[in-house]
Amino acid sequence: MLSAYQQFFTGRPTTAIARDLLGKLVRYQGPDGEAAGYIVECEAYLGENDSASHAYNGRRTNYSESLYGQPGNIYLYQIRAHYCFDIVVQAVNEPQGILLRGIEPAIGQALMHEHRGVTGVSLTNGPAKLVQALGIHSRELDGQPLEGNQLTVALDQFKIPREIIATPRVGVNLSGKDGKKPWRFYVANNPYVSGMRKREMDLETHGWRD
DNA sequence: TCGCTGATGTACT
DNA sequence: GTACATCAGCGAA
Repeated sequence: MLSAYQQFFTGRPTTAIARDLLGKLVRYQGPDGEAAGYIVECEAYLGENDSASHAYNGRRTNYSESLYGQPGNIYLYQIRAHYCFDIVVQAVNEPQGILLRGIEPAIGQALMHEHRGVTGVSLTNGPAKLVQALGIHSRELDGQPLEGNQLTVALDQFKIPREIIATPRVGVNLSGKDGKKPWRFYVANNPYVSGMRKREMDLETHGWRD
């Protein structure tokens, strides 16, 4: 039986869940304090039929095993020298996920600064950057549920995006079958979206509805 | 076992 | 624009 929390992450298309996640608060209670930020950018990965997914064609290894778990679980994986953070969606054995690519710092900015050693938007405007900013340095939380965890998404703490933009995903092979599918979603004009141009940033509202 | 490849980020030119 | 840090998985051998 799924909890109400888990039901948020299943029962509708992954792209719809991804859009709905924009504006939600991600929180991490680390050993040296709490860091949190609002989701401003994410990408949907649609499982076995998605040529950019880690589970394409039913590929299933120890490495990507968490993707096959319960909706609302954490999928934390390593790519080159960095870690990325996915949220597992859809039913068990339905390996779909949503990659968090950008958050807007809300709590513990000083701590994030400490973790990253930089200031400004590059604190959290990329998938590996936000993981590092939160203070996560291992796959320890991989496969665990978000609900009640030290790393969680607070569905009841959120901002509302004024406008949501859909584009092709970043860093995936464009010539692949699904390389050009518009499955990346972000909050229009938010400075913490990766690759956001300076002139398009709205420094007053950050793209949130008031 | 070897060599290649990334859902990346930084530091350069 | 280009180089590179650095590591699990995978296919070839």
